[in-house]
Amino acid sequence: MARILITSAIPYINGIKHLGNLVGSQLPADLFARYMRARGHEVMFICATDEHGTPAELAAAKAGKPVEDYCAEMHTVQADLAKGFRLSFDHFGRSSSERNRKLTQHFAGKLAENGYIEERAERQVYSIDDGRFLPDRYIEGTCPNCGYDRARGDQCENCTKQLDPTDLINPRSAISGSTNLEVRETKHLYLRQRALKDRIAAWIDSKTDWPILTTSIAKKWLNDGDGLQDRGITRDLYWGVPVMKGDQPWPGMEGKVFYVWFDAPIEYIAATAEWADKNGLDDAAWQRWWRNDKGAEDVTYYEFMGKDNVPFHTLSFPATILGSGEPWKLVDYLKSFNYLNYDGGQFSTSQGRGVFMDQALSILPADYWRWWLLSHAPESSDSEFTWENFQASVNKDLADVLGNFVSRVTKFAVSKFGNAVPAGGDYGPQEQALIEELTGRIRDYESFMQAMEVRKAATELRAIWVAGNEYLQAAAPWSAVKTDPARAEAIIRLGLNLIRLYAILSQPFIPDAAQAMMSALGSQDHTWSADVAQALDALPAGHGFAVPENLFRKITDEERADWQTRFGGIRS
RNA sequence: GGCUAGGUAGCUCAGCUGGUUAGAGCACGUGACUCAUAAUCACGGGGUCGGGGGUUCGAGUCCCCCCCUCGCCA
Repeated sequence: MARILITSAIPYINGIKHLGNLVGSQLPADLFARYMRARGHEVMFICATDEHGTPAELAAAKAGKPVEDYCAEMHTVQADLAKGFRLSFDHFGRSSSERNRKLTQHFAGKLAENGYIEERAERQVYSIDDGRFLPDRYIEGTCPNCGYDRARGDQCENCTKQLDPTDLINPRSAISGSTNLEVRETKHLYLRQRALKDRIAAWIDSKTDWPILTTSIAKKWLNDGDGLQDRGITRDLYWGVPVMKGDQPWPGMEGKVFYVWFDAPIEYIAATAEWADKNGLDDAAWQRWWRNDKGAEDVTYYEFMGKDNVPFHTLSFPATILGSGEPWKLVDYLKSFNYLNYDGGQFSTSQGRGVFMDQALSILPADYWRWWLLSHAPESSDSEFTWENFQASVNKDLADVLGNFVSRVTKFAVSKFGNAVPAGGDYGPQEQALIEELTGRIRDYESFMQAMEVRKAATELRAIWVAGNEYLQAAAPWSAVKTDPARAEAIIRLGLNLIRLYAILSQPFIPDAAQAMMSALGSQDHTWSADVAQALDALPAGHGFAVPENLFRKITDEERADWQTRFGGIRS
């Protein structure tokens, strides 16, 4: 039994995520976590909400709420949606937790101790009336390029020109509207990534089995232009982890917080500590997952994320860990995803374009989405969601191939032999051939799952379902029952056992349907058996079962057309 | 403009270090079956592998140029 640590990129707090976000990190991470648990491994699967920073402050202000309240509410919303999609986190934490605050300050203290933090003086806009420094996007004014009067200090939304706050004409505070601004000198902390570049580069070079997408992004940042740059890790904000050097004050850093990208990945560790706290466990319980000196040396750590997160996980976060000089776990395998597009364009949170997690669950159960998204995961390149493709795939794969198989077997069994597994006949050559085929296919399926080849695993699983239909078609129990009832009984006994095997194999993809299959068969034995012949004998003759409701209904053309219209435009 | 990844049947995609007639699913056509959610199973049509050069006995697979899509950076 192996010990497997899995983290999904943590979703930002300012709103409900769309299906593109879901398929890029949380969903494939969940698939992997479920599979590894099913194989009997010890799994720790961690996710959280990423709560700090300017966008959260702005979203809270827009909602007219204190940022603490806003984040607490949105965390609950996201946690409920995660449950709705059956994301099986061991803990869904919050980056604003006390644990993360302490741990982030601890890392900063260690980095400073080891000489990897540098203080730099900068000139920045200070709002006298607001009593604070203003981040670039908190300053508004007239764009010097196009004359737009609501340009932000970092960029003009009208002409898209990148700006410096001091470029703006008639600058004002976005918080209060005050024009009583001045440029003051202030100090910020920088993480000296350049000093760690060689160690990071050597570490990346050792990861020869990582996806090309992952390593090419990392190498580009390492080698492009002047190479890896030092990174500012403090901001003049209210909402964040206060800058401290371990548990000591940091002179000159009063009123500042750590940059959200500094504390967010640390939350992976902190969330595991939150998990221990919630379960009444001591520090050793979470440290054995993260500290190589406290039991984590046999842990394999997997990270899942969209490609936009790769630089932070291959460079910044490892720099934090390496620079700390402490034996924290570094990621062993980083699985990254491309983007999912929506019907010819992009999913867009800001424009509300596409299908969002709450909307998705309001029209169909989680399994439909899980199956489509995972079987079309954007692994080798960007992929595209269209309603036509969604309808066709789900109807064919889930309703016709799998659902109908369960239906035809159980209904035939009940009508001919009653509500118990029939006893007659023996397995013969056709059954042997099926067992051989399934053995090979399941072996392939396991390889793909182990390798996180999500689409290929889905393809193989589907082929396993198809094999059942092929077998049934060839064995034709509806004919045998007329001439050789015992033979028909053997076929159906195998068919019923096959449903149970399918439930076990399919559970990582479609957990609700798998549960429904197991319930109908009156089995709760989810053992992932290496021996197919043995697995197909699990339900003995005489074992009671029921005909389940149809596992999957079909999506009609009318529904598809309706959803296409409803979700095609802008989310209000 | 620089860089990454892509451009393979109508659609979504496989094709590892170059090697016999380029594959799968869906869609389409024909047939079989009738247990089942008008489901299933079998067979079949369909591609000058973005374009053009080159290396090679042989290239979708390597090299060069060009075109297009997407993303990152500037």
